[in-house]
Amino acid sequence: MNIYDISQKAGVSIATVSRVINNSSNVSEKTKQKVLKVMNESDYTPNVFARGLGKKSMQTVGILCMDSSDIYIAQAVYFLERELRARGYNSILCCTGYQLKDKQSSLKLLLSKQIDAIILIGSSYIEEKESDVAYIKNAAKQLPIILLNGHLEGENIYSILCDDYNATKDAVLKLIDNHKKEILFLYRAATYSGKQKLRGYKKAHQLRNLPVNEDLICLCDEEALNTTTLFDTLSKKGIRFNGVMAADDQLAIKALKYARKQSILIPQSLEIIGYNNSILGTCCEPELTSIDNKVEAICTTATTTLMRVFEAEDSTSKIVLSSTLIERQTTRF
Amino acid sequence: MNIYDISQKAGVSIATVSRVINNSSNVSEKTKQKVLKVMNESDYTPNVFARGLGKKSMQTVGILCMDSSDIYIAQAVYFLERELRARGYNSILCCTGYQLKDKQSSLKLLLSKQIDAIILIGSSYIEEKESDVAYIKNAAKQLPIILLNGHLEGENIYSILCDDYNATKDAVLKLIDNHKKEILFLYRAATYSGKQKLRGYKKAHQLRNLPVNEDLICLCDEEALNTTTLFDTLSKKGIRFNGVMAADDQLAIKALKYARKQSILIPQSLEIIGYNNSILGTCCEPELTSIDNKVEAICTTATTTLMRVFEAEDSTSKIVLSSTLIERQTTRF
DNA sequence: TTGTAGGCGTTATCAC
DNA sequence: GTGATAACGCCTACAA
Repeated sequence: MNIYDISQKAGVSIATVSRVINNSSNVSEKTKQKVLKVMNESDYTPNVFARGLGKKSMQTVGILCMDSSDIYIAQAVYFLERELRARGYNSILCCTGYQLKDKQSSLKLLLSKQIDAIILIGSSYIEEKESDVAYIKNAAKQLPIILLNGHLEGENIYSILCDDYNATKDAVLKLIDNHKKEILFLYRAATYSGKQKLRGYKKAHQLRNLPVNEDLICLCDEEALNTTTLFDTLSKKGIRFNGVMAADDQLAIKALKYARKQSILIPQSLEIIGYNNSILGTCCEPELTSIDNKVEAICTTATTTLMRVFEAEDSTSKIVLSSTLIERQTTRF
Repeated sequence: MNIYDISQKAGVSIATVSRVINNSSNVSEKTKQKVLKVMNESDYTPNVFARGLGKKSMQTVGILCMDSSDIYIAQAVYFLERELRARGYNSILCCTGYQLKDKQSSLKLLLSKQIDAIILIGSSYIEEKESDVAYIKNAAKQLPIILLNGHLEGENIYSILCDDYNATKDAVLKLIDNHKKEILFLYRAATYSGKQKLRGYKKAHQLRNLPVNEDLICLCDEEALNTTTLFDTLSKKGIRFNGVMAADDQLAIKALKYARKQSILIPQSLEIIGYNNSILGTCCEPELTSIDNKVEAICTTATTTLMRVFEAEDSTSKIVLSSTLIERQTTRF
């Protein structure tokens, strides 16, 4: 069933059918209805390939992420797909893993698929070294790149992110002002957002004229998470803390579990703040206070931005949303 | 940069270049190398559209699910995408929501994209009424359909699932034999797997000559989950239980939280078993005993099955994997 | 308003 | 082993 079949059945030329398909203006209402009728009856759908060949677009955007099973990323993927599909775009998902090489090759693969844009989820795509993000800037020469939770300057690159710096700063200030001055900062990687959060953490200390104790800043790798090594080490070193600011809820819960095991009272003797406001925070006990970084809003903003880019309208290259602190039971402000 | 450019640079015809691209046999090693060299130097990638037009395949499979942000589904999506990509296939994600109408239209949309197969995640696609699954059977006329965690008889339909019936039966037997004879069964919807689990629950009772108390079988809608209504109602009715078998971890955690609030000792006075062995189970306290239904194994099996179907090899139309009980702190067997 | 014809970049079928 | 050339199904000037 192709455009020729339809044109024959409807007694018009393929050009007219094509015009109806793309609801081009220059078709008389009568012919249009006639063609539409035949199309519906024949259960016809245009062939995407042929379409793409001519238009050089397949109405598809690529979604790149490290690991779509990560709770936060899974949500982002969900919202993005929903928004994109609502606008007639398909989503090709591609998980790259955490290795730079794999990220690069995945991106290259996607580029060859003639998709219309690429959305990168997660600030981990923004590497330290300028040369390590070159592949992203290069890709931007071919199609628009949308960055979620990360920022990169460049032509045809658009960043949508949450104000992690201020959110963390404000949260830590709250802890400090609540007489919790030894605050453990837990984060997983020195990603763009990880660094923003750390900056916020430090800024809060500075604002209150408190020194930053580097021992309290912990970069947690997978190993540290699976065992309780991290906290044991701290404890052995004699490092005490009465507050925890974690870069994600999972880290916060590790701290919480450790504290419970040590019979430390929460929130009286220890206050904990997580990040992402994920479902995990409502599973633990006491339930976790967490910073909500607005995944859904980020995703809808990203999509509208992208549509604007497609329509060649002016678009801000960096949009920053602000987060909210969701207070539950691990803090008492 | 297209096949003509390459053929010119290499001094051969486009047919030869095409043969090299698809590494067809009838090309001399010398010419092959020559062409490959030019291809690499020119950073050329074949146009997928043109390719699809000819081959009628775009090396892409559609992944349909209700909600990719659901923890379990998110994992499945992740594993599927990984396996498919490893075999050179792209994944188009499409979340359908829970309405039958939306499922149908999403499927139809996907069908029109000339993809090579469709994978349906979640047994909720298997509706009660025969007429409500007709759209799936119809789709199977066009391309192979893989069902994850659900089963449907039909030409060109392949089901990969876990043995929820036996897993639940065995788990409930353990509870019963552990002197927990009033077992609450919590489930979310009468999906295929939901019903299997319920069957297992009942069978266990039958095996131990225990009556099934229908009051203890609770279908939990969203509302019941958000409030504590469910448990309060039970309590008001004077319905007691000392065991909980939940169809997913989230439900189990609801029960757990309720019990904790009531100061019911776990696992002494109440034993709880969840389902899916999700990360949630390790966030709560005490940590949740849960049935691991092998998402990863299901996904890899699904992918290998699909590849076999593509190669027109014989393939089992129903593969059942067995699950494992992961014992943590909400039970003491 | 409608139709004709050429082009998009491949693959596949012939010849040679 | 290699090279023309006709599909593939659609879009879009250009012509009528």
